[in-house]
Amino acid sequence: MSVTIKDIARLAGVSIATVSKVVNNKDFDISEGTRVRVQKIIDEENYRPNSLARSMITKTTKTVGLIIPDVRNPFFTDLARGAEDCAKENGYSLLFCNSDDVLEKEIEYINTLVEKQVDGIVLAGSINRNKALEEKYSVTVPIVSLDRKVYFKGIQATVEIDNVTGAHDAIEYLIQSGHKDILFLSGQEEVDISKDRLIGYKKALEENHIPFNPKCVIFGLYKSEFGYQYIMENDLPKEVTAIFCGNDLIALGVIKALKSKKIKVPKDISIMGFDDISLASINTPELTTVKQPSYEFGYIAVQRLIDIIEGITNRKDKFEIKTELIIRESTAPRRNDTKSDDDVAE
Amino acid sequence: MSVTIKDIARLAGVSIATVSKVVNNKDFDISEGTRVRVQKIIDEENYRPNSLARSMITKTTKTVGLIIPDVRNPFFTDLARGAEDCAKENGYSLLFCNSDDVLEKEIEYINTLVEKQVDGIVLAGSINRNKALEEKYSVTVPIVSLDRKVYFKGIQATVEIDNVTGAHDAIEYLIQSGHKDILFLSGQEEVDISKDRLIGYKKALEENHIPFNPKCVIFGLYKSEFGYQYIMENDLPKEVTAIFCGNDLIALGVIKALKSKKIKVPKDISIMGFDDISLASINTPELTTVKQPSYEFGYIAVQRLIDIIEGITNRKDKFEIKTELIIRESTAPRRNDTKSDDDVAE
DNA sequence: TTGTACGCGTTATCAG
DNA sequence: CTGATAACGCGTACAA
Repeated sequence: MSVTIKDIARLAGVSIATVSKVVNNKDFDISEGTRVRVQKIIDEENYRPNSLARSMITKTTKTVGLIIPDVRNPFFTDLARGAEDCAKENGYSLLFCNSDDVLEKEIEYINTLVEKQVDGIVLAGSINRNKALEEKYSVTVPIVSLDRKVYFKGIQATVEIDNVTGAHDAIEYLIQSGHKDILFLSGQEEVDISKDRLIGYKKALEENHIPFNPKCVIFGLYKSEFGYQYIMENDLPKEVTAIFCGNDLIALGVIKALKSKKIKVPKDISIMGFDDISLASINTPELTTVKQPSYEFGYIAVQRLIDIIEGITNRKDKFEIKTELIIRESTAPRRNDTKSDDDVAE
Repeated sequence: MSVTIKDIARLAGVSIATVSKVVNNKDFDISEGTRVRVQKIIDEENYRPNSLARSMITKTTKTVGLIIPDVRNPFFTDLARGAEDCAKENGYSLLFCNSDDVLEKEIEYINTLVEKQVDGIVLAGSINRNKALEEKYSVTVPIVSLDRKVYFKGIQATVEIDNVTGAHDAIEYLIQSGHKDILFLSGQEEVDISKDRLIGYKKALEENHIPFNPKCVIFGLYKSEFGYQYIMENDLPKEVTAIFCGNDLIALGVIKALKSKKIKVPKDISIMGFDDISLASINTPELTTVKQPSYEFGYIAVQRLIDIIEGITNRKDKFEIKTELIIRESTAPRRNDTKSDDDVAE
């Protein structure tokens, strides 16, 4: 239906080769006169080259795939935006996929993306991996994986956030504020980020000669409901004066529950999050947290991918992004006395 | 590089036509024996058809474009997820574009999408339209526009949220709760949704014989910063007992500012939002709001688009989605006395 | 400076 | 039941 290069050639009275050249700015070959004439017809006819046909020749689609568990997770929404921005700036388009953290969906998407001839894939892998299964898939396009190891065969690179240091810095800060008994309300135990953050947690304790108490680590889900329910259903040990939450959503749930239990934040207990989602600063009290530069994360991942696609390989294979401690209102120095009831005013 | 239909044909000792048939399940033509043999080779070689080549023939890419202002706006993140889910369920892929509410970017994206031969586009148009400019573009693929009129030439349909009724219901509820002086903190005046919500606001007032006071309508931005700053920088008229906010983000900002001014919500003043973003229920107090089914919005828009693409046109051209009043904690009946200071306990 | 002709990987038609 | 072959729209050596 739509107008093709052939139509333009006919209308301009030239060959398709000539049209092709002016379309692609290979017009060092073409006389000014015909160039202008052809261009005019192109504009008049509102001609747009069919990129499918072009891709068949050039073997590149200028399209990359993005697979994430769920955009609705605030961490991934920023990441997705960063990824899209970088893609656009480099002239690429982004195919958008949500895996819901299930490996089968992820593989399904990878297949589709490969069939659609994407030039590469940015993959925030789903939680449960299956090494044996994955290794059977040799993906023919470059993959940049985020935060999680994946086992597909093929060219790969990884971009990671330094969760160990992030958690370490958070705990170190709490310790410096006088806290010793710090509850760690984590997400799923199996996830790499949970493991790394636990390592950072232990490390900071150890450096400060505070014994590690396994009972102070609780695994749950990276959702506000988990934080809320845990607090509602459990009595906190007397000695706990701070809670380090696996992410901001958990922290927000915790704060909500504490409010309903009339426990003051940060007066009675300090709360830290992880992520720095946009609501961390809207909440009352504003959340002290470890900022993950999720926008940059997505941006850099796509940049790495495009570098690989375009053959710029002079970068290391593993790229690490630093977190940043954001101190706001939900944390405070530990009070010298034990929690008391003598001070209920706001 | 990768294995093609030709390779499979050679390996299986059949023609490419035969391979094509078993790939596409047109195998009513093929003997069971060869079908199995060919399938075996396909599996062994991990063959994936090149969908570019296929699309050139079939004139369909099974890909649609989604253009939204910004995924980071919670309303659009849910919408995007709904869109993707519907696309996937129908065997389509989604090309993901953020226009930042600027028309030029939007047009750029449309051009790219058309070049990539998408089968259709779901477009949440940017704020400032330019009828003359748009009408010069005849988009050759179907467009389903969301919430906002667009003027591109071509096959079109619209999916809208009934903002008039949504706002009306909200104000009606406040009035029934005894409020009469209701401040409306809206977003940008030029936007269709702002206009529609204002209509609903006026309508509810009128129905209840409450005179409309133009000073009670303030236009700003659909961001929490607007709500926060407005409250911080302005003294509310004594008589105002409720604020209807243009969206939840504004409402969250308002509540934050009120807290810092020691004004209690909902005791001293009732606050309503619009959208029902996930944080509305995490916030303290939980936000009373008008739920926009944004996930469904995206889902239905893509469904409509695919219906058009696949020639199922037996649906009306304009599709309207209803909102839902969600009553939580940030609103309360108006107290009979004027605001007093005799009651500062929690 | 411009045009011819081939090929990219597939589907669809039609002959065998 | 199976296989040649044209066609899809374009880019590019190579010929003119």
